[in-house]
Amino acid sequence: MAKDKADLLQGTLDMLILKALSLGELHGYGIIQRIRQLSDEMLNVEQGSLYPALYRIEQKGWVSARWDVHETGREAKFYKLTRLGRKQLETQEASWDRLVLAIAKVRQATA
Amino acid sequence: MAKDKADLLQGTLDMLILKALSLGELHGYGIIQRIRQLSDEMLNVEQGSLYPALYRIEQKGWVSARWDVHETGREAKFYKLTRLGRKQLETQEASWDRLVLAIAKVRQATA
DNA sequence: TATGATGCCTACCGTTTCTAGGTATCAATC
DNA sequence: GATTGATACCTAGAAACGGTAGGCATCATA
Repeated sequence: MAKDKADLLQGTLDMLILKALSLGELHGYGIIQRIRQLSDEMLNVEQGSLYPALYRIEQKGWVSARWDVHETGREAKFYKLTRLGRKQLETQEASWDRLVLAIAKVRQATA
Repeated sequence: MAKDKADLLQGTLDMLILKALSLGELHGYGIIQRIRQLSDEMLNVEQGSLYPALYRIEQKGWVSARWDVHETGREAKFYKLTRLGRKQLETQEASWDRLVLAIAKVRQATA
């Protein structure tokens, strides 16, 4: 990974994918681009991380997939957030907020 | 883990340990207590996570360890942040801030 | 005496992300 | 026409890390 791009922490990728899909149906490659763009190029999801993650997430019923042709005429696999996925996104966002808060508390402490 | 305690994300434990030690020398068991206390009981580090982490961190030169007897008369292994460790803490805090910011950006997006 | 807190440790498991490869199509460039 | 880079999918394997579950010892308290 380029040195100006941050590595993700384990557990954050699912949330990012679900969030990207909450903005609208999208194919895999597009998810990577959307996350990169929304984060001002700070987050770069590798393909080798994304596709297995999408598989996992689909197995859990958080997204549904279908092959389709998009406007450019190319085929791609489009993913859509399910109702369960939307719920899961909320849960993961709440956990994330909780963790960020807890860590902030620890960091507030002064010697 | 109790259900009201959050699991850590991988990569955050080192930072928490270093932060705990930045407040003063401490033994392993005490690090767990300090992190729990500072986080208002939100973070609970398991012993099975801590001791291997301390070993890793010591190998990297971020902390130094020595056996000593503390005021209660019990022996314990005391860890102290090294200069390198203090530097590392800053680096990890910066990475953390960066990640939190990047994820916040993604989450700001509205459909 | 028995239990719970303190204090250390290890072995193994599960999860997740990354690296590194592979394949194919298409546009642009040489 | 050939090559390159972007788009688009995928897999295998490695590495890292935190958790679970166990073990052991000491000490205070019930």
